[in-house]
Amino acid sequence: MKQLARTPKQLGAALRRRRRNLGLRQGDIGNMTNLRQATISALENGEPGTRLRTLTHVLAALDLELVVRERSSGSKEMEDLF
Amino acid sequence: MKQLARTPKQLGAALRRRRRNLGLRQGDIGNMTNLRQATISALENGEPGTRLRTLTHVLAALDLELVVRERSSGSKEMEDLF
DNA sequence: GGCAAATATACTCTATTACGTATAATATGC
DNA sequence: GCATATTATACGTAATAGAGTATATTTGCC
Repeated sequence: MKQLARTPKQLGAALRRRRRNLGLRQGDIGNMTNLRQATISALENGEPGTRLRTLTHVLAALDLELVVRERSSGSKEMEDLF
Repeated sequence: MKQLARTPKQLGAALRRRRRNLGLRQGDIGNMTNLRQATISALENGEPGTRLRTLTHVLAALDLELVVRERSSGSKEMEDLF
């Protein structure tokens, strides 16, 4: 499961998909991270003002990580398909 | 160039590396994104309060993108086993 | 060392997150 | 359709990012 994310909205959508795959509610993530359910909601809905601290805590709770890579899809990225 | 980023610090380090590879200064990124040089500095130094909006603008300026993946996703060493 | 370029830090101000708490709106199951 | 679970939104408050501007500090080169 690899999700491209160039915008807060895409990032939030990826987090929501992952959370649902794990069968968790926003409140569960809130408890795991000491964030409010409302804050998780905002993050998943792509609020661009969300802070990195919030994002990284939620990523950890969901057992996710980020990879930073170039946008240009060269031969290296193509290799990942095979 | 693919860089793992689980924390704001790792994220900032990846951005700094990329910027230097492109031969750009913090001020250049600031001009491209309408952010202050001081803001770029904070982001690269891993300030966890930085906002997603700031991050995504800088990613775009650097022609970078994020990939969200599971942490259990194989490291390079793991991939070698298959 | 000394100079110039680049980066980090400082100050005031405004805007906004995230908080606690609560409730409205929306899905989901029976 | 109804009850319930889940998510979105609201309100007041505290904390803080990022702006503008400016200066200190570090880095790199001679």
